Amino acid sequence: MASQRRVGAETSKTRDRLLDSVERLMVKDGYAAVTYRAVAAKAGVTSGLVQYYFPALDDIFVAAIRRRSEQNLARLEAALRARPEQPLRVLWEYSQEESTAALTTEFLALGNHRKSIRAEIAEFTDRVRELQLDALRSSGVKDLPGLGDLSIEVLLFVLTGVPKLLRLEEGVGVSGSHQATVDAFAQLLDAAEPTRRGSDVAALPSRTKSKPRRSAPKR
Amino acid sequence: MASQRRVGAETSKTRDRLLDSVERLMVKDGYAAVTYRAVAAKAGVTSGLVQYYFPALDDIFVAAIRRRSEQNLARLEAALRARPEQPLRVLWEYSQEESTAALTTEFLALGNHRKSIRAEIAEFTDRVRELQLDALRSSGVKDLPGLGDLSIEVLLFVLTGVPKLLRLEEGVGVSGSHQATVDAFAQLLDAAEPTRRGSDVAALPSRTKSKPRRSAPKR
DNA sequence: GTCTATACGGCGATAGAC
DNA sequence: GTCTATCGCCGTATAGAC
Repeated sequence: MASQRRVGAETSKTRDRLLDSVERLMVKDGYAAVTYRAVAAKAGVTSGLVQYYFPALDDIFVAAIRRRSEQNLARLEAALRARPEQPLRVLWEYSQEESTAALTTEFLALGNHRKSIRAEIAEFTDRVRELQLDALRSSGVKDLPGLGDLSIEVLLFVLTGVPKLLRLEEGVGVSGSHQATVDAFAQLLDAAEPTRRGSDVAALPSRTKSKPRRSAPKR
Repeated sequence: MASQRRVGAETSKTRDRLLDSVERLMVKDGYAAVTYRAVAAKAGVTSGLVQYYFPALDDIFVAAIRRRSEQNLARLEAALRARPEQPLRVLWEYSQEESTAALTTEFLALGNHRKSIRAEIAEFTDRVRELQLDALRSSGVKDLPGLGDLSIEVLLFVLTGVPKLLRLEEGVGVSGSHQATVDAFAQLLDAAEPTRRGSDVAALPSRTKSKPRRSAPKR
């Protein structure tokens, strides 16, 4: 099935530089722009060398998503450790950043039909979800006041899902109802986990930035 | 820029059959599997003929998303008209079906880097959102009891966003917290818009099907 | 208006030379 | 570790037949 060719070591510095090029290509032009020749050109090597480290294109994507996933997981753990008194806010912000990279959408799309990438995403997502669930449970959070009587599990899904969806839609130019949604969750978070300076911490940093509205526009 | 070649009529039956093949290819193997040669083979014609109707690959995707979007919009309008007393339930179910096709994820991914497809998605999504917003407003719905004090706009975003996210994650094999989330929303909908037979109407029809639980598992 | 035949350069992937 | 040569498939363009 798979060929028996020699493969470059995972510790190689060249390999790491190649993965940097891969990420930049994916963010800028999508995963379809990741070709051996393009990666090679961007990193200043020949395409044969890229194939030495990644025998098939799938190997490039799996390596890229794994590296990025581990970074994300470490970032989440650090944030939870640094602000144990604000788990809800940490999860909200993490979910924004996680999907901001634009890489996430690309990986999602890739995972839709490539088994090897599906497996990576599934494993990482479930691990993150468990970690988040543990954080909420051990922090003693019972619910998000104002969001209703949702269980911790459902609260987590909504709290991390909403920012992901906002990013996904932004990626394709959809912005309807976004500002109202961001404002609403900022208010909920302010009420649940007060900060000195109010809602600005939870505001979306990018496109959705406009003069804040407190509620839906009057049509 | 674009070539001056002649292009087949949009009313052609052949064109429609080609788009059917395109959809089947996208669902089964992803948009990357949509090649002139593959579409032609599936429809039993020559690849030159596919090019006659769709001079560039982008034209295939734009035509496919437009056709599907119009069908979705019509389906939403019909459902809202048929069950004006249950707008929340209609929107929940519609959002499940809309993204079920697996086509949606493919289009999302395509839209991330192709301008022409971005435009199609953005326009259609905003139109659907406005239609849904109008439906909620004119139905007199003020909120979803149990979900808290969200404005209509935010309620809509969550109510339609959650099932979309569930489908997206299913597509890559993630299922953590899904059943609990489905159950929770089923309960909310039951309370807001009672039916004769309870929550089964809102249950996810596919993979997430398992013995129903009323709340999160005890770990 | 429909459809076919053919050609070109770029691609992923393989095998193997330096 | 690195690079070349090669193969078959790809999007696209063109010229022309019914």
